[in-house]
Amino acid sequence: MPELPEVETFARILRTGSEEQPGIIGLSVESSVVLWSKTLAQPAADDFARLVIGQSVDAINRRGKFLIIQLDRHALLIHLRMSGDLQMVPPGNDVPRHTRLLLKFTNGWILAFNDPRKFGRVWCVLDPLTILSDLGREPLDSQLTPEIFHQMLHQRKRQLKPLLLDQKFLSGVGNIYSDEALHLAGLHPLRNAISISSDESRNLLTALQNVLTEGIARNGSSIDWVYRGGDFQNNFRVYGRTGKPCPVCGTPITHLMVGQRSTHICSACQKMEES
DNA sequence: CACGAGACCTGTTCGC
DNA sequence: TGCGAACAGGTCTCGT
Repeated sequence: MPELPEVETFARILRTGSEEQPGIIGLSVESSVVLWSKTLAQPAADDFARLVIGQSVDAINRRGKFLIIQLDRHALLIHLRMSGDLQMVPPGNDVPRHTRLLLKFTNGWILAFNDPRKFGRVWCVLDPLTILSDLGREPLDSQLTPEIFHQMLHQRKRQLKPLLLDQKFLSGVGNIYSDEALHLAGLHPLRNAISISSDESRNLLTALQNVLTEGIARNGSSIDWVYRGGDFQNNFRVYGRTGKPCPVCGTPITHLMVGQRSTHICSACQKMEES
């Protein structure tokens, strides 16, 4: 479900709250429960409650697709993978059906990690870098210049789309936003990264930044995201639009598999040859 | 190093 | 209508 814009949206809501829920900065953990032990990647589930109880939330950050909840001593790193969701449950209410881990704060609110497919993971560590150090650069980092990005691409002899999805190469881009960015840049997902010209890489970086920024501005996408205000899914150019007209030229959108991932392109706008 | 296949999981949609 | 197959926003590991 979540890529960079969705995780960023979670971070903002948890940080500042919304009309429906309080922010969690400053709240103190009263208790916690791990309902699916594999959700907790580190440490062992038995040790988790003892570690976090009594700590309060100092800050909320994001790195790639990781949400980082900084406590007094430890940091909670949360990766939602395919179906993870974070919800604030008001005092006295039941947690959602597929809650795998929860934190109850002293004000009675519960932060529930809901994850039907059980792919999501939570780490509780003293030093976040032990988990995050392999991540590639942030695509929205202003330090990431077109020149640097071109060099990064030119060093790799890989298909463009799987490279964009590689979190060691670039952090935060997932299946939806890579399809959207490649279409916006007019690049075929199977183009070899080493063949991408300086102009093309500049266009791709701009396209990535544009689709991610728009995703954040629209509070994320993701199909069932409407209930928390996200509506980017209504603005997809190609993702999930197989057979529908390309917004640029009207050619029906084509579906193909690239590296085992569902991929959507306009065969007229995105050619294999260098433009 | 690059790539494909399989694994991890459950819920929803698709096709006959 | 019913039922099994296919598919889903992500990542890891293994074999070639």
